[in-house]
Amino acid sequence: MSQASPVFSPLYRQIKDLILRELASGEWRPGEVIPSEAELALRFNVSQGTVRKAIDEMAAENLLVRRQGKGTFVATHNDPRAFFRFLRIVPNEGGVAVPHSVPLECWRAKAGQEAARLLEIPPGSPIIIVSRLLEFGGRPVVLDEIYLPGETFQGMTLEMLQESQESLYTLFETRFGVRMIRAEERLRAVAADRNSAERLKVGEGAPLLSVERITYTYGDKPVEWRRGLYSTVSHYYLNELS
Amino acid sequence: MSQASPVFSPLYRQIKDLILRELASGEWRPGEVIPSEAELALRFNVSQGTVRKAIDEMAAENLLVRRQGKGTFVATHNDPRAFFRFLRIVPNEGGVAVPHSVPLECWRAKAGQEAARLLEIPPGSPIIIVSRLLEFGGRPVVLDEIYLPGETFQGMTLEMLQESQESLYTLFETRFGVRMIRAEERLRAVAADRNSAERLKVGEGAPLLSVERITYTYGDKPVEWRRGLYSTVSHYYLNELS
DNA sequence: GAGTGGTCTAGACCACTGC
DNA sequence: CAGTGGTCTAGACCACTCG
Repeated sequence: MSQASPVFSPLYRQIKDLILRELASGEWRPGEVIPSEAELALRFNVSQGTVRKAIDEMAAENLLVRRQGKGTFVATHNDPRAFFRFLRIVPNEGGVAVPHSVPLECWRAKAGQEAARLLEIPPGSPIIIVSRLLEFGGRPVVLDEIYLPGETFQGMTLEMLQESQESLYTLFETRFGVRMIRAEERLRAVAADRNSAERLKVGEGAPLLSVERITYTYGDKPVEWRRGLYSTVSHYYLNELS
Repeated sequence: MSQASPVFSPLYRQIKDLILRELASGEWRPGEVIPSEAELALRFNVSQGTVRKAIDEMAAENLLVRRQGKGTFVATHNDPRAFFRFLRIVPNEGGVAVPHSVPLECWRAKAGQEAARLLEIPPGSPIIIVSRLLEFGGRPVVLDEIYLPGETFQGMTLEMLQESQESLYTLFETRFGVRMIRAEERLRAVAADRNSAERLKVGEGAPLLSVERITYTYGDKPVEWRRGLYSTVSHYYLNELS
């Protein structure tokens, strides 16, 4: 017998996809409540338990946030609890220090081979490059160079970055409607070149932690590529494995 | 009114704790099946749905593994899918290469201040120190120094490590009844000293990725402290953020 | 008190495994 | 075929939030 296609998609996954579509379309925006479980159950014509299971999975993936008595909300980076979700740097001693972002430059360019491949855009498409410093307690710790697809981030300027009091990803959400949901980081140890040594106030050739990050939005679409150089003298990169 | 203690523990969490206790006590061993949901429901005198929710959480925490039609199993490191759960090193190009462990030394010592603090044992207690090299395709990539509480790992020898065909954590499970369930890694960039440069075949002073890991077993008890030096020339450390 | 998510139950049926 | 986990339902009640 010829094999039937083995796709069996449970109801709750189909519901999940429907909710996902609303999120991706921007119909329900970051920080907003989504309809109640009861209403979604009615709308989709399934039981509340099925809606519940769909939302459960999405909450586990940090796409939604449940708050008992209030409702279910679209996750946002503008939430203190979400702030360190993608930033794994921690001071050697002392509690959590809030970093301060210092935008250095913002310019336009055309995507080279590597940027094009990683951002999944045609080579030569417009991109925006941002460099900035992250300081903890006034001391430089991370030097970032950030590559963004020009089409998605049209209108980004250095002034915008400098004036913004929010985190970068919050800015992306509010000004460009782009929500970061997942990232991959590739870590290496490298020697500081002249420029980064100067910026990070370490000796030339000093060992730095190189962190390359590709960040994805809905539908596994890459929308950011960045390379950070971390000075790991008074801070370290913390990773919890489970 | 004086505040009542705000502990409200749902039934399924109490069930979870009961199951956890069985795991911690070694009653149900790694790789074995645990009783079926129906049987547990009977035994604990709750509905199957409640048992199910408890197991759901534990499966999400990699403590249990469900297999439809077969049963629910105690998670083990002796499972190909679990192999890279704690080892985040990946070759720059090419698929997954299986590493080869080369035990170098194994000796006994007394815990110093730092080891005692991290392993939560009294200073001066016996510890075992293992050093070993991890090779990919015959080339050295990781140099590990591993500190173990002597009491838990009594009888560990270099020969045992050399003869073992399994991964270190599999050996810990089968020979010492210790299952690793969670770890914290602290990453820094450092310069290679003479010894590690030689072992890893890089120049003295070359940048290396320093990975300090504390590994915990049931009950958040630390049972391993290790420091790895990673050569990130042809490999990198991959971290997925979500 | 009305509305939200959170827990618990009981039962029906489906998908997968192995004898 | 029996036994396992996986899905779906319907309904009751609890805990939390807010007006």
